[in-house]
Amino acid sequence: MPRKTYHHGDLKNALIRSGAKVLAKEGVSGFSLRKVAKHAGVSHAAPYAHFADKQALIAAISTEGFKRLYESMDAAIEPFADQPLCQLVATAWAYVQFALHDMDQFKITFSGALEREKDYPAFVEISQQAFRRVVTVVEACQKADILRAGPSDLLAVAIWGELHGFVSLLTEGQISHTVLDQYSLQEMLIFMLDQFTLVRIPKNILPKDS
Amino acid sequence: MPRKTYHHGDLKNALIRSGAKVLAKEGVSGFSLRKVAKHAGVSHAAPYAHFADKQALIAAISTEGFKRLYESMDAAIEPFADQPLCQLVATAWAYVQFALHDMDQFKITFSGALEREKDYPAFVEISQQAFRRVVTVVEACQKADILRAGPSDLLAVAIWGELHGFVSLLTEGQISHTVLDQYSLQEMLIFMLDQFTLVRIPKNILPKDS
DNA sequence: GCTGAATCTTGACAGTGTCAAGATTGTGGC
DNA sequence: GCCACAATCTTGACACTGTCAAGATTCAGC
Repeated sequence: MPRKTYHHGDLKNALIRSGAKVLAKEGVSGFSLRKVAKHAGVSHAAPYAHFADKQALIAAISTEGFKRLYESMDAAIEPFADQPLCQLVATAWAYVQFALHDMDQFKITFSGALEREKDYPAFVEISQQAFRRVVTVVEACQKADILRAGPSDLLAVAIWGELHGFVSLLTEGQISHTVLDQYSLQEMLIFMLDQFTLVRIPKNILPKDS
Repeated sequence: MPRKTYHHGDLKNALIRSGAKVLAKEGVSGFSLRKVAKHAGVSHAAPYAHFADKQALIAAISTEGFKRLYESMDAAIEPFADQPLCQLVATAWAYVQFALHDMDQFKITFSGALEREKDYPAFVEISQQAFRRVVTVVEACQKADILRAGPSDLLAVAIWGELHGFVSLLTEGQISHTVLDQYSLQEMLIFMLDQFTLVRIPKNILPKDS
């Protein structure tokens, strides 16, 4: 179905959306600008009015994903001022929820599809912002004797990396059935976080359903 | 320089080596079968005698990387029979050393360049073998009350993920100078592992130099 | 309503993955 | 030693890709 107007109107964002779909369906190796352009209903060179090259579009898609992740982490923390442990658990829960519910976007964002990240300031900015958010929570927990003293950035990346490994195992179906039958997602997550905390995390700190 | 013989003799392994070099130099997006073939001194379609397609060559390169990682982890564990804590630290140290010294291969192996991993049994086999090796060490530590009780595969992926995040931070130069000036690599690693262990890890458990 | 800028299309080019056909060489059986 | 067959490698072709240049169309400010 050809467009009515010569100008698209919102092609930039349409390309980001179409690009995310193509990337999710075809994978990084099957991803092409021409497919994205066709999916958005424009000619094959139209994207060059909005993106310098293919990597720039991938950067925009990844940046969008990181922004959504940051916002959901931020929203999860917000209700728990002065409750560092709740903040920690809520942040982790938001991360896991994002990975499981927005799985395509999550995979794209962390797939390594974006190369030379440093060339894309918006991506660097939002990724550092998200990381700093975790560092802040970690430092609050350290002050409250919930996490051990020590370099907060190391501790933050430890927790982040742990969660990332966890959701990778989950989404690839690599967790043994004996574990899956015995524990809920919430219980597994609390087990993961409980490794770090100096106090034991209450089992009912998370809502039963997602 | 053209070869003397029509047959190469060991083209398959030569392509794996050339491929790793091209992948390290050009990145995933700049990686092409034709460049690899040229680098190995053969015609552009010669690789198809040894690999079904581009992904199959990438799979072979990634598999080779995982094999090297597994072997160095295995060699690190070997001297410490019945010393679970030493095994844990040595495994982690081997992982970090591999990431820092064999950086190109490490990046390729974990870059996500290989898609649909499940289609490549050799890769699945060696990656699971490496993971099971960590699980074994974790279970030994649990028996010795060095790590908490609980699902050993979750604990293994927690530690693996933590280490992965750690080396990512290291190789991207994202660790603050205040931390870098204050702690050695060994001390940072022990800090990371110390989060998980029920006993404090002796500072001198690792050799001073790499 | 005129003009320059923004947006989009068309056409072209070198590079790409992949396959088919053919050339060259190794290998097992006699 | 020789023959047939399989393995290996080259050449040539095809559709598809990223990217750029030139032109068409529309928008925005005066």
